[in-house]
Amino acid sequence: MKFMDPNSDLEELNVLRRLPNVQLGPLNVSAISVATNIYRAGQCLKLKMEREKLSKYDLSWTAFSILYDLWICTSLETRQLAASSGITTATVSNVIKTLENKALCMREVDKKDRRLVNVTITEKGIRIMQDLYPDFHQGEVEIVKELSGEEQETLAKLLRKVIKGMQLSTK
Amino acid sequence: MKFMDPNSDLEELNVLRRLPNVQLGPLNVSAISVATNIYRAGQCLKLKMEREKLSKYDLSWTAFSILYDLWICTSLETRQLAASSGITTATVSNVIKTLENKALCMREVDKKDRRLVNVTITEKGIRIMQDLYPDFHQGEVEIVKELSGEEQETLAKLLRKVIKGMQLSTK
DNA sequence: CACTAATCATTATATAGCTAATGATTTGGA
DNA sequence: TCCAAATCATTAGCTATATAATGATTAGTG
Repeated sequence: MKFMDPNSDLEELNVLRRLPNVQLGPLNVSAISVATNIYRAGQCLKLKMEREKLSKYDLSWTAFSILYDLWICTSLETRQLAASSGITTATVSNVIKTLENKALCMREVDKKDRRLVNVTITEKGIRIMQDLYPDFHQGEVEIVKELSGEEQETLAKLLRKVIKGMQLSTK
Repeated sequence: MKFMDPNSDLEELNVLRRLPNVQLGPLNVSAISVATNIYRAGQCLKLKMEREKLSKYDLSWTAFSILYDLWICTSLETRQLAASSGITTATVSNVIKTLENKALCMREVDKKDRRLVNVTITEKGIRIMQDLYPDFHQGEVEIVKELSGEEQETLAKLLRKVIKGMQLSTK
């Protein structure tokens, strides 16, 4: 898979130049820019991490996200894992099944509320995260290397604002 | 699917608080914040648009992206569509097949280089985009409604910087 | 012309993830 | 106490997408 040629007709600024030709009403250009780049950035990040950091452990982005959550919290319920990763509980069931087959986590029915399933990271899962995380974090550092410390904080703050706005409107 | 409870143990700030307990070396906290929120923002955006704007036209996010590109440029090669959306040419083939079945676009082998396939939007495809786009753009405006004009431009600028950095490191 | 290497689209196959349906369990009245 | 409604995980079936293999075509070289 190749990324877009920076001189392509589909590069953001060229698209913005063509949009008025096909569209009638007034446009909020910076809103278009934000939307376009938010999704592209997310896809690039996922792709970069899967290629450079996760493939050698045979983990998908989603599987890593869930294992990461378990590493942080040791044990979590299915619905919590789903809410954190923005996927359905059905998808969590599948991913957990795969992780369980690799002995990276295990599931256990809650004793008080037998509808709940608690998922716990195994020793092997913890070892893998300890082995993997420094390299993964290095990837996080790489993607912001062009930004100053202040710019990094600004970017994170603005993204939180956007996310909060979307979550309110979607609920 | 539900979003995460803002008071969850997995909420960003709580995770950052727990990370030092499981990790050894020093961490770049703002890099973690940027990475976490870039992906979440992208997923929220996709989800919001599919639910609120695209489902009534029975278009997936990817299918919309491709139709949008065709709307802007009228006609494009398979590989260009792939590069723009960050997917493989094989995936484009499938999506185009679906769009062609709905008569929203048509494909044609290039006359000069018979390896290439040119995909062209149909009249019906153009009508759908003209019908859909104002509402889609309204969604783009909604997601930045909490941001000032200046903040919107800053966010777009910082995202472009991050994307450019990732594309260089991935090539 | 002929041969090779590169490029491209397609197909086959597998996985991730979704929605909807199901079954198990708990909760909250009546 | 008992029944209805709500909650939760899982399963089934589907779509989107990825990778790898294949076949077709072109470009380059001699």
